[in-house]
Formats: sequence, C-alpha cells, structure tokens
Amino acid sequence: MTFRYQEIAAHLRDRIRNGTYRPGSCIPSIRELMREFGVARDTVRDAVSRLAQEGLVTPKLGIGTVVRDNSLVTLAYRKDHVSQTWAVQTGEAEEVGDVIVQAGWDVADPHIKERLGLPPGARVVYRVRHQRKGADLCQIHEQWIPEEVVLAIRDATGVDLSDQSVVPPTDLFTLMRQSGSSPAEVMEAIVARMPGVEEGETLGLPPGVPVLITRRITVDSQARPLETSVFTGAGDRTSLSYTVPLPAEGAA
Amino acid sequence: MTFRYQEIAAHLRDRIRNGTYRPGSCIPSIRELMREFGVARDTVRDAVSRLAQEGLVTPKLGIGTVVRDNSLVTLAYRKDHVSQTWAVQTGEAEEVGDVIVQAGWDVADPHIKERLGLPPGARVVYRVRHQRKGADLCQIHEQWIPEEVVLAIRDATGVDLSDQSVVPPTDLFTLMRQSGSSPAEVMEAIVARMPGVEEGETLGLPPGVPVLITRRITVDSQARPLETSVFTGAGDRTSLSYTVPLPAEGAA
DNA sequence: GAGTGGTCTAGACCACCAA
DNA sequence: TGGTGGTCTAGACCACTCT
Repeated sequence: MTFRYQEIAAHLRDRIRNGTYRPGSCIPSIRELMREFGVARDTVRDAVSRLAQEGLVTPKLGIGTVVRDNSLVTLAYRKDHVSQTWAVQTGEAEEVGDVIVQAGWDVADPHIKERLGLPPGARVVYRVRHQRKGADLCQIHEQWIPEEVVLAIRDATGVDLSDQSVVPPTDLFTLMRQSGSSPAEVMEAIVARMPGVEEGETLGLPPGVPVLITRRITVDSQARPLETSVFTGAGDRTSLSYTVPLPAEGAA
Repeated sequence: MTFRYQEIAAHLRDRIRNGTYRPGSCIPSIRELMREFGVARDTVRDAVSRLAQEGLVTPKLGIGTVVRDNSLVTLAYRKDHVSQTWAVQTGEAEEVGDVIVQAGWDVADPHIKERLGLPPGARVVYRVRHQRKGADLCQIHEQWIPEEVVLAIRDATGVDLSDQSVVPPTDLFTLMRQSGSSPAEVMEAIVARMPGVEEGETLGLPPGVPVLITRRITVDSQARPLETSVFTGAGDRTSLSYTVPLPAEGAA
C-alpha cells in the first residue's frame, strides 16, 4: 500500500539527502512538481507538508519551499555541571541576550505551590526571561521564587527581584548564597512535545519543530525548595547538556 | 486574516480543553463536522490535521479521531543521580522490558570514534537495546563500547558483550568496575526533533509526537571514554530527569 | 453493510514577494 | 506583473473497523 504522495515525498527526501536540493535553496515549486509527477496540486502539497512536519523543509509564502539546514545539533559536551548550550543552526556564534520581560508578585498556581512546598495562600515572585540568540528568541524562562527567599535577598543585598527594571548584579544563585540560603541541588525533568499555536508564534517556530520543556526545582542542603522554573525552548535551537558524577553503583 | 480551518481548529481545541470531547473518546466524524460548519471535506481535514500535529488528537482509520490523553507528563522528581522515568500515559504502571536486539563487533562511524577518542581503525562493540513499557516500544538504546573495554570485561568476568544471546548478570557499569575501569561521570546532551519515517514506524509514534534524543559519553576518572550511547525515545512517553549537585558558584 | 478516515482530482481565488 | 504557497470546493474511490 504505497501512495503517490508517499512516493513523491520519498523522492524529495532522497534529493535533499543526496544534495540535489541544498540547504537554504528551494525545492521546485508545487506547480513544477505537479508537472514532473503528473499529479494534482493537493497531492504535491500533501507530500511537501509531510516533509515540513519532519522538519526537512519550510514552505515560505511568496518565495518557495526552502530546504532546512538541519546541521549538526550541538555535540559540545561541556564540563559545566549545569549548562545549556545553543546549537549553532547556521552561521557562526551570535550574541546571546537576556531580557526580563516580566517580574512581580503573584499568587502562584496550586501546581507551582506544590513544587515549592508552599501553603495555599503563599505569595511568590514570578519572573519571565527571554533568551535570544542573535535576533531570534530561543528560550522562555519562567521562574517562581518563594516570598521568604525574595525578602531575604532584598534584606541582605538590596536587590528587589519583584522589580522588572532592576538588573541583578549577579546571578540568582549567588544572591541566594549572599542572603543565607545555599542552593545545593537542582532537579530537572525534561519533556518534548509539539508547540501550541501561541507558543509556536512567540518562539517563531517553523512547522515541524517541537519544544523542549525543562522543569527545575532548586533546593538547599535541607531539601527546602528555593526556586522553581520552567524553560521552554525551540527544539531546533536548544540542546541541553548535563554532566553527572556517578554514584557507587549505577545503571547502564 | 483568519481562515475557516483555523476557526474550526480553534473550536475543536476549545471543546477538547473544556472537556466537551473527553480523552479517549472520539470527536465528531469528518462528515458531521462538514455539516456542522458548512464546509468542504478537505477544510475539516485540514483543521483536524493541525490538531493532530499539535498532539491533541490521533485520527484512527475506520474508528474515528480520538482525543489524546495528554495527561501530566511525569513530575516525579527523583533523587536518583542518573534516572530515566517513564511518563504514565494512561492507565497504571506496566511492566518495563529490555531486549537486546543486536550486538556484535563493528567498525564505528568516524563520528562515534571521535566521541570515544579512538583512532580510525579501531573496533567497537555495537549493541542495540529496545526498552518496552507494556506492549509499546518506548526507547531505543544504541551503544558503542571500545574494544579495550570489551576485552577487559571478558577477561575479568567472562561476559562477552559482543554476543547477543548473552544476558549480562549485572549492568554494564558494574561489569566495568569489576574489570578495572571505574566509570566516574556521564555527559549527556539532549535534543528534540520530529521523527523520520522509519523512526516513527519502529517506535509506533502517532503523528505529532517528537522524539527525544540523548547522546551520552561515560568517562572514567582520567576522562577516558568508556562507552557512548544514543537514546531515542518517544517524546510522549519519555521524560528525562536529572539531579545535579551545584558547584561552589553557579549560573541561574 | 454502514461508517470511518485516507487519498486524489481539477478546478478556483487569495495574499505574499520579487523583479 | 508573474510566480509562489495557502485556502477551499465538490465531487470520487479506497481500505479499514465494527456490528
């Protein structure tokens, strides 16, 4: 049971893989492919849209269907304990920028409170950070910090995390240490799924690109939660890397 | 600029979110939706296929279009140092099974040799393991082990890793320790992308489900590579979790 | 057999983009 | 202005599944 659109898709896949159609250039137009394979328009479109779903091509209105540069996703194994590296999609290293787009007091979801071990009425500071690589948004970082931690940091360092306009002099973990709490461990859980419509738009994702979701809890040496975060990254630009020391006995 | 198929998709999304269409049940048939919205068949199909791409529904031939159970992916933050937990998709915990589907000597890709720090001519043992949850294949584990390590394990423990029929008495890391090499650290890099055709088939993935790819290098205390692996997991069934101790200074 | 989704056609009009 | 992909129609036949 093989269909016309599958055959066409397979042909196009081969030509992309063997370099007949090069990354960055366009495959033949729908109308040309209709002629070449002798099929109706929707059959070609079906084939092309499968390739788009696989992330091989990106149709561009008024331009053509361009072959995506799937080139080497990361492979930079780093010795950092907690590091997030950006995959070089095409071209060279670009400036990585951080912008706090939102910050303020909030009454968190029950969901978040559970992760922070907080009682129902508790207040938290909610911060949203956009991480850019060049012009493109690569990752959205949402963060929830318990009131207690926020106040301790304000008292000890004068930094008000609920103020969006304040650019902290150092990173959050250092601020925590300066205010008496010592972040000892992070627990992260990673999941991949297809983006919703608004996620796809804000991240500027072409069709066929999933999002990588990382949920983090940071705890101190007494296992008290100091912070929790959700990172939402563009799957084709984000690569997460971990270096983990092995315990006495481990699993293969 | 809003189109009919987008409106229809939005309607259906709402009804799924507010529970009008429940997980596991079917949304109305294409022909019913044609009548309800007064559009042609392909317009409805377009709307439905968008929902499928987002992972909200899975069309089933001869049955209908069933609402996917997107239920809470994991959230079991574990204290294990290296752990991989399976998300409970629906129903309860099922048996997790491991099958070695391939094992033997191989001349590895340059790619793999680079990761293992091996010279061009070096031999490795290549092993492929399928990990199942119940009846479904959840993850494919490809592993490359340098000849030196394989021989040391054979000499010290009698276990021949190149023999597919041999079921090792313990896990690989233990075998390594018993043969004089001490795995000290793993480095893992995680990436998400849409599956290729054959990946989607072997993993039995419905449309709209990405794969989670983990590349691992295990090294001993002298930073010598002992093993490298690629894990390919179904994005909707796999959740990776890490617990990482924080160094003296860290990044937020 | 009745209903389902999957494939396919041959037209049509539209918005977008480059020259 | 001419080419591109995006949307949409109103038909058709197919394979699959359940009863």
